[in-house]
Amino acid sequence: MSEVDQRAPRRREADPGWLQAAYLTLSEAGYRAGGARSAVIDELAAQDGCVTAEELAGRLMAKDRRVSTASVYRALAVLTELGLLHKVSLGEGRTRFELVSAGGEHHHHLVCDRCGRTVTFEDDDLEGAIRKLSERMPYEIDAHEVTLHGTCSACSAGGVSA
Amino acid sequence: MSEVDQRAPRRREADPGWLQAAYLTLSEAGYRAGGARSAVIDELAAQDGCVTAEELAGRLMAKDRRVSTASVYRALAVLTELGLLHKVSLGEGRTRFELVSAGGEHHHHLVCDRCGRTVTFEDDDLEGAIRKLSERMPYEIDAHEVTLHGTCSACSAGGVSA
DNA sequence: GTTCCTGCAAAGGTTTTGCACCATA
DNA sequence: TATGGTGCAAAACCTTTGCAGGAAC
Repeated sequence: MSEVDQRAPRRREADPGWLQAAYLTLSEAGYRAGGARSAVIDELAAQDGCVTAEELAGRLMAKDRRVSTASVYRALAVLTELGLLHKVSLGEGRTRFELVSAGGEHHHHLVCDRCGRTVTFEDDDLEGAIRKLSERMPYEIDAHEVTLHGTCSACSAGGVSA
Repeated sequence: MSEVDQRAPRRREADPGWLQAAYLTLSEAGYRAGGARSAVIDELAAQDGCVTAEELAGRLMAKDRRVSTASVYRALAVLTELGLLHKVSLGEGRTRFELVSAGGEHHHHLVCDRCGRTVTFEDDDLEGAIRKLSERMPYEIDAHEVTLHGTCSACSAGGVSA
């Protein structure tokens, strides 16, 4: 199909800092860097990180670096547990994973509900509002996620109803 | 298991306005009010609406008002399509549905990543930031979703690691 | 009476798990 | 070499769909 992987234009083509942090954190936690796990880490670092397990496996296969689905999920689970990845739910029925960069900066998502195209954005006012809000909450907040839903310009122009 | 349905204390015990709007909208759109669909609508109106299909079916079964899973999903799909419900993704691997109240006010979610307990909140500054932001976006924004992740006081006190 | 709704069962898609084999440290 | 990682296949989930019978209008 033609609608796979309509990611936004990449803001961060690669994140070598994350890559090194990932390997370091992993070994410090007593994990080994097996072939499948390393392949997943390398591929994640080479992308903006907002991918599904299936996309990741597909990209690796395209590079002749075949990794089983199970290993992709296992690698993603370990990285998430170590705080190197963050799960993102965009309401597509599957989970996306994105890099947690050392700097703490992050982005949010704008999804076209008609075609699924996704764009990322950042906004200081939004972050400020969330920061103030978090202080008043009864939970210790350590992450947040904002998703805007709408219709992209292509779909608006096309006029296809829903 | 004991960890099912740890919803937050309900802010809105019931929403008769939504109930009536639902039946009206449904009939205006040419839908009939069959037994299963009515049961789902009644149950949704009696709750805060932030439920999964499975929870809904379970609550109905507990009331001796058994509705098949397929019918629950079908009812939820129709109501969502008519704008009476809104899908919510809290990263649990399944979809939650919540009422879209006529007044247009809405809330967001605060999830405890350890136990799954969820609290809802509202914040004007947050809404303002999102409104301004939406105007600058390349998509026509018609909905948004904010999820805060953290650790609730019970889990913090318990000290159970992850 | 016609059309739509419902339940059952089967299928579809994503994610997890068991187990034997292989690679890393 | 010992332990942990990997692949395959099967299972577990959530959700959707086909179809025959029943209910609403």
